[in-house]
Amino acid sequence: MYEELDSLLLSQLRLAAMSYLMVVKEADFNTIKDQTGASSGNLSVQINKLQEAGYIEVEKTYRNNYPLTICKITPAGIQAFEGFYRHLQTYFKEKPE
Amino acid sequence: MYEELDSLLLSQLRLAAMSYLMVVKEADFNTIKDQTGASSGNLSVQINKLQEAGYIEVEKTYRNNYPLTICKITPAGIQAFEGFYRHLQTYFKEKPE
DNA sequence: AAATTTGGTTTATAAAATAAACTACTTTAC
DNA sequence: GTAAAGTAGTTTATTTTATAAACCAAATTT
Repeated sequence: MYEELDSLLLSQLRLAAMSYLMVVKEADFNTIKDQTGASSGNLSVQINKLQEAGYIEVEKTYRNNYPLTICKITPAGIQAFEGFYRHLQTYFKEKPE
Repeated sequence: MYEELDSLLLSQLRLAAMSYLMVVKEADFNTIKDQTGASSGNLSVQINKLQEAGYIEVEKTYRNNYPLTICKITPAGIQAFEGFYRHLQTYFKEKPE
């Protein structure tokens, strides 16, 4: 059977953001924006969803007088991402059932 | 960079249906329904979308006096599914750019 | 001091997923 | 033979999302 896919990660932008954070562990808003090619508005919304789900931790500070939003992946986020990958495998292995 | 994902396949039910058809090549409505665990209504809608996209071919016939809807994956569907898989890899290889 | 840039957030709109209701026909039970 | 239940779906309605557009606050540049 096909394993259920975490709908929070079944979204191009959220998946890309999480994929990037899986590697770098933490990054600021605009770096994630550049890496994913997202618009600010879209990224802002999706980051909030990932935070609400506990997949990332968001810290708002300042750097050179400008606001700086730092996102860190959490253990729950890592687990969710890895689970998503595992579940995805069930859709791509040949031979049904 | 993260490759763009075909939004038609970024859907649990459509991906599961396509994944199943990738293996069996063709199947009737209720077999796909059973294999994916979908509701009839949802599957009906999603099958129409896959057909409109040219990813599957739908043939409506009868078997034992009952309507029978047969879905076959098309070359375009196979290509889309394989492309989706390739693009997905870019989200799961370690090391960002 | 007006215009522009930075770093975002909020609101509005369009598209999608899903559930619920419905259609059409067949079979079974009375 | 007709009422009830089952098969095989489709259509419509509702909720949820994704995305774009508009906005905000402060800092910088001209």
